[in-house]
Amino acid sequence: MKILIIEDEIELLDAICGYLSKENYVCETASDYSSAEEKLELYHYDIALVDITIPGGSGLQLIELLKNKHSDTGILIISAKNSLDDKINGLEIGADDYLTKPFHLAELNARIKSLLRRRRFEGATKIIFNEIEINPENNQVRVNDKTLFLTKKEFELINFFVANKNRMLTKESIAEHLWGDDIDLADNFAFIYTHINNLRKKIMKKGGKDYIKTVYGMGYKFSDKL
Amino acid sequence: MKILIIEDEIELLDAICGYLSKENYVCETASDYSSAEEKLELYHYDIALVDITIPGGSGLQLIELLKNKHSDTGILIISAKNSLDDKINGLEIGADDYLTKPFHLAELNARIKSLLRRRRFEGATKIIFNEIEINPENNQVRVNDKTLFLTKKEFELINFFVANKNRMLTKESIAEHLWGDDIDLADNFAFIYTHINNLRKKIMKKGGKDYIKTVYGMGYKFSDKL
DNA sequence: AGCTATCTTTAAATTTTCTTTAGATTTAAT
DNA sequence: ATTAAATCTAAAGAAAATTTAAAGATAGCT
Repeated sequence: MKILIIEDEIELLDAICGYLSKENYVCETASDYSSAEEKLELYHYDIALVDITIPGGSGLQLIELLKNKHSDTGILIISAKNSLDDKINGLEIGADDYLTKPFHLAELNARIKSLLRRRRFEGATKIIFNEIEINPENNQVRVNDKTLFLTKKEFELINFFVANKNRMLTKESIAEHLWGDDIDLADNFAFIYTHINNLRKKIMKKGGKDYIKTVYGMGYKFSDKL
Repeated sequence: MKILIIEDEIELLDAICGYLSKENYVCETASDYSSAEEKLELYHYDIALVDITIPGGSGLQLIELLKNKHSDTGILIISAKNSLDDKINGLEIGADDYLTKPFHLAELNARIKSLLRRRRFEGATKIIFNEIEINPENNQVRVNDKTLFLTKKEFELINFFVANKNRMLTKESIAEHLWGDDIDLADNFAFIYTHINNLRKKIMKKGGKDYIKTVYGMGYKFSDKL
């Protein structure tokens, strides 16, 4: 599950991102209007967390954009203003839910889950990539209908890959996603090699193809092409 | 058993909550329409105690919501009005029972018990999962026809597991179900470990298989597969 | 009050996962 | 073809999560 967090208070942004990453969501962030717009134009997200008041524009415009171009992305508004006007305005414009600051991260999580639950009844519940099937609800991955027993890191890894399929991911971005940005990126890619290796072995053991393509000198790409 | 109490008179709310907590129900409260709606949307309750007259909306709307989204939640109406009209209206809309203020807490308790009893007879009386047989009516669990003497928490645990069989349950959701959402989730999973351990021991002592599968780093799954 | 059940806390043992290490292999550049 | 750097791989060591048993606290009952 990919989530874009649009929020200008960096501390809050980091707190949300950290929490949701631990909950096994793939998070990306934007702290101003133009970078948020850019990301929304370029990529697809399952959920967008939108702070209404961000520098460079209004979150409401971003919601408009989402409604037009990515109607399947769930929208959750975050706002310091809890006036009725804003609430109505936010929901009228097409957001799916509304949360006023300050809030508990656990509540945010509950709302995301509830939103995903609602969405799932409409759309597909599972993420399917050829013979690989990911069920984010119960953290299960199946290959050719055989269950894969993955560790947490392996599960995060395959999620990150599938969420970014056909895109090259640098080792840096993988490391940042799995361990946060406080990790020593110097030359310690050994653990990535190891986890990739283990994941590949587990997938192939169940008869899956090796979709994890190595891009020499750069990173990896999860793809069925080429 | 989780109960949501929807009532705007804070004194009464506290009294009910205190009383029912002592009776070993897990209680949560809401004192206005929107917070009640929010909780009903986000969480699941076994019983909802609904005061018809609450600020911000009508209890009748909440009952409508419950009927649509959580048809298995028992509904008990509380109301100051004891006019025949209200009574008929409340029961017609789908509530299970009706109580007029003022009432004795003991009577409320009796009605809750009676409601739970009735609900159980409507559905399947016994829940059977392989050699495990749960009889919710008298809180009895049998394994291979041998009675298991479970404590309250153990009983709730196995019920929660069987109700969600083959699904992964996070430690967080288990904690929330057994202790309510005000529990300190920080690092106090010790009591879950202990209860799981005790339950496993009791089941296996009677010759039952260990259906409680641990999903390392995430939670548990009650399943006979794999 | 004192007894008994149950629940919670604690701490050590065990298991699983993560990280590190080092040698083998592959790749890209000369 | 040779070389250096990057990646793969397996295995060992370290860290983290879970299990387990037992002691301490709490609540209900007589």
